[in-house]
Amino acid sequence: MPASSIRARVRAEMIDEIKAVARRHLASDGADLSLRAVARDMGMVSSAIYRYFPSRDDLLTALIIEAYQALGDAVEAADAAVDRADLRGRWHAVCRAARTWALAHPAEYALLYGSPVPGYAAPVDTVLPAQRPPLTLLGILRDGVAAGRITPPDDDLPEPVRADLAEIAAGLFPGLPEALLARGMAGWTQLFGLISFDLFGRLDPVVPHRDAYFDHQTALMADLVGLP
Amino acid sequence: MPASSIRARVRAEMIDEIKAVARRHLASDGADLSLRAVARDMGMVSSAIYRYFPSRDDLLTALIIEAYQALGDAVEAADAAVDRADLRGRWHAVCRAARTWALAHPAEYALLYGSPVPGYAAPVDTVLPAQRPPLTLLGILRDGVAAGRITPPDDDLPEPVRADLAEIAAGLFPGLPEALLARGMAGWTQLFGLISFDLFGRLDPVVPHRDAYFDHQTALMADLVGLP
DNA sequence: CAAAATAGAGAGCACTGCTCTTGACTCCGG
DNA sequence: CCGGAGTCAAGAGCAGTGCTCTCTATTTTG
Repeated sequence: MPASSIRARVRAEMIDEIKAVARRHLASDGADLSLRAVARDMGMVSSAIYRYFPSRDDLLTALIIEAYQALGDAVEAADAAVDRADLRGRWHAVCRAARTWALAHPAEYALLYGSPVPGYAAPVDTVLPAQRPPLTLLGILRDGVAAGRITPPDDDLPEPVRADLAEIAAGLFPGLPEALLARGMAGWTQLFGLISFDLFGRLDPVVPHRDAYFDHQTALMADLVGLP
Repeated sequence: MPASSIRARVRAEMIDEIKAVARRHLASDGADLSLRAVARDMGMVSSAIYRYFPSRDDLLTALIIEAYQALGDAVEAADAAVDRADLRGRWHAVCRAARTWALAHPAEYALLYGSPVPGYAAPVDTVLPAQRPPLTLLGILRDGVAAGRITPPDDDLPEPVRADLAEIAAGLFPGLPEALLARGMAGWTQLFGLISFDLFGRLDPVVPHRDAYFDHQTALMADLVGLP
């Protein structure tokens, strides 16, 4: 077995190195990752890469999953670092962590939340990691309701919307009122609109003080969801 | 002059046809537009295209500008079709028009609001057309304040944010209070987060009733900006 | 009517993802 | 311990890409 596992170990290291090099290329050259360039950087010929990843899309998928995990880690760590009772502080911490990670890894962020690559369909493996960030953000609301520190709004929801949200709540946030979930999703949506606008240069000409603007915008949504 | 203008006319028609074919390719094949494919569809050789567009990026820029104009037209028409005093009706009309246009032209929407193409920087010509949609949406707030039908919130803004917003208001929305502008931009941001999530498949598994969800989400932001 | 400008074709360069074959190396069971 | 099996990297090659350059018609213009 040790003989076999030394091969397996080398192979695993190889895969890790390919991913690392690919991530570096992603960061410097943008989203159009070139397999051949990665191979060149590793002193291999391009066809050798196919021993480890059956196609370029599979490499991209691996990078996407790792990026989701990295973002999820960053967001959850930020949340965990704040006193559980300080709901507003947690909200801001999560939002800021997401933006900070995005600014530090723009190409990977674009991979996750930018326009989908034409021929590429995200495989199922990405679904769970993709849920971690919103789970963390909306988990704050769940905690707030459970602690009686958020009074759920009494928005009247159209029946189909209420049903959809009830389904989501049942699966992911048991006990979270539908109307509050709706507001939370508005905050979640606005957060990624904000980050995208920021990252994709849409605020460049008009908003010089990006950090303060971001905080104020997320504070508006914190108000909307009723954080004390 | 007529002799010269017949050539100019043919040339203009040629440019239009190239753009039309390119738009068709964009719609069917996604964002990775191939010059050679466009040339093939027109019965030309690829190098002939370069008589009309100096590079692929210039073709893309032309398409982007036209797309902004089309979105701007759709949004402004939707706004104009509603009674000026019906602020909330106008808000919903504008939001729906933006989403409807995006759903009808997903590839062009991705070109405008998706991740930026790596080597490509949007030229200045795109700035003005790009401003039309947010101008329309936030114009509703300006009208509401002017008519005394919106009472501006008294959020306290950090000084740098207030200054940035004052600058924007001075240039584009004279008389619009900074705090209200901030909330309006939150609505604008959330709108495009919503559309992006919808279009890029992020809501696929969780929200079956997309239309109703969209209306409710934009209604939340209408509340936030204080529409009666 | 000749000169100048323009349109299109064709070849070619450097690049891409991907496949297939070929030769070398490592591992494992008899 | 040694021979078959599995694994790995290399190289050639295919079809595609954006783009440039040259050459030949055609049209416009002085």
